[in-house]
Amino acid sequence: MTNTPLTRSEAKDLTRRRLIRAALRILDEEGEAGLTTVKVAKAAGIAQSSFYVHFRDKQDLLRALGDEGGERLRRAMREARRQAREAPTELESHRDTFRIPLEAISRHPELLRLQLRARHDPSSPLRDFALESAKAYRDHHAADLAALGYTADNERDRRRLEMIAEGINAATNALALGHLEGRYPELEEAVDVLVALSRGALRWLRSTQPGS
Amino acid sequence: MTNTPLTRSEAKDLTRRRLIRAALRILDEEGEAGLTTVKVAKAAGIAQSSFYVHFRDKQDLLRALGDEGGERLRRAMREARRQAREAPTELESHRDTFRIPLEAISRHPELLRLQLRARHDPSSPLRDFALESAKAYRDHHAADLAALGYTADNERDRRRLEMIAEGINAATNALALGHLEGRYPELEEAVDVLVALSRGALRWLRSTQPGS
DNA sequence: ATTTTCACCGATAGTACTATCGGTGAAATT
DNA sequence: AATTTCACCGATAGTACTATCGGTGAAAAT
Repeated sequence: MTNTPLTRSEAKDLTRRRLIRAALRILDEEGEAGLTTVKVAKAAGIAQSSFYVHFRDKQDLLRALGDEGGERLRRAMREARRQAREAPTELESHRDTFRIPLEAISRHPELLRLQLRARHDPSSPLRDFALESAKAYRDHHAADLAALGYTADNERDRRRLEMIAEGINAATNALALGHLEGRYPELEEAVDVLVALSRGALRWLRSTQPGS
Repeated sequence: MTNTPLTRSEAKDLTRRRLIRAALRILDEEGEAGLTTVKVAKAAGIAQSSFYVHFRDKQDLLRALGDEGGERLRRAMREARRQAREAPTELESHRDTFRIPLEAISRHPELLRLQLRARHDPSSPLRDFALESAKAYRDHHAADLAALGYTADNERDRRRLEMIAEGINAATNALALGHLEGRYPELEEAVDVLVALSRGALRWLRSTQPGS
């Protein structure tokens, strides 16, 4: 086992990370109403007052959580792109495009839940994080669809593509959460559904696009 | 103008409805964190302590809000079905199936926002209402899809239909909210997208179904 | 006309949480 | 070795909210 010859700043950083971890867990398990400095500090093993050594106030903690969430999100998206590019066939690449987000959500659903909750809560300090994340997901899916063979070169088509991306994104989230709730045991079936939905949309896009 | 020759019970009922209205507005504008007996009572024009004449406690108010929301929801769905049945052509009926929910959400988005928020908040007393509503929407969309020419007669197909319904439902919500946020000015374009998505799904269902 | 009911009021006890303060000891610096 | 820094502590002031209580006047019942 590792001993603990930590410098003071290392120890402080560790405590800070413990606080963030604890906050994310409490947020997921009890919601924003349950997130108090008392609980977070206790869960991280320090006194409530010591919370303020690491964060100026509760708002500051939530800001840090937003940063942390955004960071994890960007990492996950980079990784998703990398994997999809490595797929052997085009069909597999297409399926990967949908499977990877589904798996990512299933592995760590707490960030999505946090985002969905904060997004519709006008009082949440995490609202900006939620809106940013939503936009990032939307753009990600739009880029995926574009990679599947459709490029928008005018205002109308760009908006259509964005709408389809937003719809597919929402469907992806819904199916992933349904999977977690046990309603859809097979993730592969969810991939089938998403492929089918997107096929319809892409067909429509091509049919209203003159060339190509 | 109307004078006020109200009996005592009429006056009490009026106050109760004022409280519920005020609570829904505050919930939509400030989220659950902002919903306090002080604000609700003040907005309804009575003293904070008088709140308890109408509700046993705050929980009781939220239960009433859930009931109210469920009631409005059922009314809206009945109305939606009625309208879709009256559509002249099949294509129009198909489009109505998607347009009507979009319009309903656009007119009164607060109930959807309330539902989406509560659904992912484990601490929310409205969680049951949210889960019930979500199921109702899912079933509603599944019935719509079935009406568009597909019937499921085994476990696998039923689950597929439900997954498609859930996906379409999520996409509908996302597009309606995007419309309200000003990103998709034309609701008719959202209808186009939903029709396209559903076409893909229905085509897939038919292709994997032997008969019909 | 008299009595009862009850929707509403102001005051307030109780509870939960936020944020600040001075103190402490061990690590870091000198 | 002496001094400084600082992460952490316990105590507590301040704040916001919930829920209860006894009192009041007008409507309803008698």
